[in-house]
Amino acid sequence: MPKSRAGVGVVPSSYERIWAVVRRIPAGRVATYGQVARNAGLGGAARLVGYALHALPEGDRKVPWHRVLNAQGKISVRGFAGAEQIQRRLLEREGVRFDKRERVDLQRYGWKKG
DNA sequence: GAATTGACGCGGC
DNA sequence: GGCCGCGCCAATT
Repeated sequence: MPKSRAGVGVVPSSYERIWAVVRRIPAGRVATYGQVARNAGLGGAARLVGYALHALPEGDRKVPWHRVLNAQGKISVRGFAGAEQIQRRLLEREGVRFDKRERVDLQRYGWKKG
């Protein structure tokens, strides 16, 4: 099947691929944009991940976007500051702890294949 | 079709 | 440890 992407109605975009990776993130764990980008096969296109997540539908309950942080283990989210609070709360609810600087220990909560 | 932007990452200072 | 510049791919204007 060469370029026969006509299978399912196409591939709307690489977004779904990114979302698929984010969906694989287990609860209580967080992944960085770069990691998601790599797992999605986008290489170092970390920006795409953020762009794709921002394009998520409002009823995205299948995509734990709140488990995606930047390489600094911090919440980025632009546009809606309230999202930071929501994201942090969701993560804390899963057992992820934040330090005073609102940062997560990626070495401990970082998403690992195993 | 070109230029700009966008929830970033990494190396260097 | 923080700030600066360059690079990445895709979507939008």
